[in-house]
Amino acid sequence: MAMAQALIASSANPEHRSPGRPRSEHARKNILRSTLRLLRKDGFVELSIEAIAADANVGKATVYRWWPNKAALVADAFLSSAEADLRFPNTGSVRRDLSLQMKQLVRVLRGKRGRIVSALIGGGQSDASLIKAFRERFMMPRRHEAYEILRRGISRGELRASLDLDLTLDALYGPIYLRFLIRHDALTEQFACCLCSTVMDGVIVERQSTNHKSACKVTRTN
Amino acid sequence: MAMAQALIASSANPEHRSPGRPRSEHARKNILRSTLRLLRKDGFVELSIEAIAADANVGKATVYRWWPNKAALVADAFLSSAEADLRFPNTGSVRRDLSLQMKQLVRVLRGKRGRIVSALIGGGQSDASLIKAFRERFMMPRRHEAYEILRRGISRGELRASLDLDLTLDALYGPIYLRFLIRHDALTEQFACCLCSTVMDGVIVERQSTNHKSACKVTRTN
DNA sequence: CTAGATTCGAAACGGTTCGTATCGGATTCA
DNA sequence: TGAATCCGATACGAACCGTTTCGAATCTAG
Repeated sequence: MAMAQALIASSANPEHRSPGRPRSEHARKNILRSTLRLLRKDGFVELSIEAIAADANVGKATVYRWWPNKAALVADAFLSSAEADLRFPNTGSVRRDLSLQMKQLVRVLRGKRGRIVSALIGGGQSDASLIKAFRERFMMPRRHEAYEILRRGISRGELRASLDLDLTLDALYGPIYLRFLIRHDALTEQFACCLCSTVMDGVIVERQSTNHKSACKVTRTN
Repeated sequence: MAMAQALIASSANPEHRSPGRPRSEHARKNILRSTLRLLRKDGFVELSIEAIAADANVGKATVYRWWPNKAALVADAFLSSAEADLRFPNTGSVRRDLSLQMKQLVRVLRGKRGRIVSALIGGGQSDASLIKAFRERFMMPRRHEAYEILRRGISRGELRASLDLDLTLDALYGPIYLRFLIRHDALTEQFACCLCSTVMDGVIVERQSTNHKSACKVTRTN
């Protein structure tokens, strides 16, 4: 990546031009777009440079001029892709703020973007650069918003000051990703809502909750 | 899979022999073993039938006689693989029972078996038969043990009777799998322990816990 | 024992894809 | 104008896929 960026800097930056024909930004954008399209359609395993080059109407050598291999191209395509705005309103209730964000995550994962995320995490088990791209571009932006929500909750006295924020976020978001990747059970906004409540309130009986009557009463036997 | 099993039945079952040379159980076992070995070493993406056949000292045609493609072979190898005994002692405390099981899951995922699980889930984003094998062979056996723990907790009055058991298990185990697959943070037994406590006790302030002083006081700012 | 059926591993086959090289044309700059 | 670099198209050798062929091996039935 660092090398690809250095190459971009040396050829696309007007102040540091190499002495020949400049690289085509048009070709680059086509390649990135085709990569995401085919990644979504075929997944990482079946994705091929040949197909990307054909879809983007470029030569294979052009692809290899910019990126050393498939994983690097996919990671760059993902890092370059647009991400919807992640800001959420401050409703004044951490419970409601988190619930909103978690529900939005479910919606995203269930859509087109979700198929790319799945391919990225799947391929990321073989190539760490893909997982890194996922963290940087998808996970951490969401997580930073959620940190703000948690901190507001702590300063408003809603949440315990001693909370491990990372662990708390894992507890809130981990199950959503689990259902998304493993598909052992339905991934719905209702699930996100109930999950939020359950993690907020805990599961043990000494809990004396008076104003958060859980709507999650369904007990299923597998 | 059903086809492969039908083939096995017709050639290895002494009562229903096809009229010629029997298939070699020795070759089959070698193939399954090589598959797991190479899957652990190279991951699903890089795994090749050529390499498996060479490692197992069999012909490629032998591999294709038993299994239609790579994914089917990997799924079968995983389903056929030994799994350590999953029984846990009933300590009388659901908190301790769950904590023990969660810590054991962390240990397994951090070991050799974990690398296979990672490859399986990764490949499973492309081919659903791998995810299915993972659920059947790894996830559900653990989950069924955990259901027992939860039910004991409910009948002992430790846990709320209205709990959604599936959601609760997702909350307990989802974060472990998340850290395992995404690697955004450390996956330790201490994490499993604190996670268990946090999910048990909840995160909101009205929690009046007297005898479960959380050992999870570390608040990290990212 | 022989004949027929099935499986074995080795080898070969045509096709696809990888990563690289070559080429003529295109695009820059000095 | 010449040099340098990039473009897409094409070709190349290697690796692998999934399939086929072959002689040998292993079974059963007559």
